[in-house]
Amino acid sequence: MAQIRNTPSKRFIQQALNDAGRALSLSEIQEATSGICDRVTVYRVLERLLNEGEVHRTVSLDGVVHYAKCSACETNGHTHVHDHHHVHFHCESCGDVTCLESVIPEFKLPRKYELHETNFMVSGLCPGCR
Amino acid sequence: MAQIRNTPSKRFIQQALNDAGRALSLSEIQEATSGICDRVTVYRVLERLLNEGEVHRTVSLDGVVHYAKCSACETNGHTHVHDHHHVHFHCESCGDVTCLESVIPEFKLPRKYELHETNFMVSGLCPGCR
DNA sequence: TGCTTAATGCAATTTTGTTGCAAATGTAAT
DNA sequence: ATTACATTTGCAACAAAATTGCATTAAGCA
Repeated sequence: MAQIRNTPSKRFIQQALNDAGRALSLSEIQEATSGICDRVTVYRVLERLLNEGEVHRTVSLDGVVHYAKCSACETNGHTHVHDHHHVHFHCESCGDVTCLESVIPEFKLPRKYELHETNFMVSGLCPGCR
Repeated sequence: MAQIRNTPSKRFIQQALNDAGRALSLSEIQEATSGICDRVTVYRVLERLLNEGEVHRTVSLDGVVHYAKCSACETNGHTHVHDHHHVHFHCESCGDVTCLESVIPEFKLPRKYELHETNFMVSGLCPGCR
């Protein structure tokens, strides 16, 4: 099996996601890493982090992809696998995307649908902007 | 105020969305209209249809944008404005995205968040694929 | 300290989305 | 029907975003 390596680029990006405390858009990450590593590397690191379950991905209605390391991940290391069925909030004013860890929507799929992943994105105005 | 025109490109795209009975990805629409109209026109027609409330847009976790004319729209013409807070299902096997009109998730945003739009996308296996 | 293989950088390419403008065309009024 | 006019379209050019191949670098284990 493939081994997982701890490289500077990876550390840097993970750190950035930690520090942000919110979901970062791909372009924000690109910006943060400019001078640190190549644009292509960012794509590849993020893909790896996804596969390793270190971050999750969410997409806002305008099609912008965001990556986040949720607080739940942070506190719980790696042993406890958990889903990311929580709501993400996209502020139309400041553009920030935040994980609302505690907001888990309830719904019932029709019989015979098998659920794997969810992407719940709601947009509007965040507390700071209204 | 701007008048709304009924052009061949527009009719064709609306028809395609009707016939599909599911959400079509942008590239599917591009493909369907190849030979009919220009790539740029597709972008513009879809934007107009969005503004006119004829279709809605949803984004799957892989970042692919889909457009759909929901059954609710279809039956109810234009008078009844309704939101699209329903769930969309993205099948990981066949790739189809369908509107689950009747599945409206329940959730409560923390106080002070103001909700405008939603994009609820769940992925897994559809009845046909499992 | 080496060895193996994952990870990176760079360049090239592809895909996707946008803009400006002249020509075409839908629609309402005549 | 014909006209008038604003909307819509196509085309070309451009800009932005994502992907791929390959040679080089370096992480981590023995």
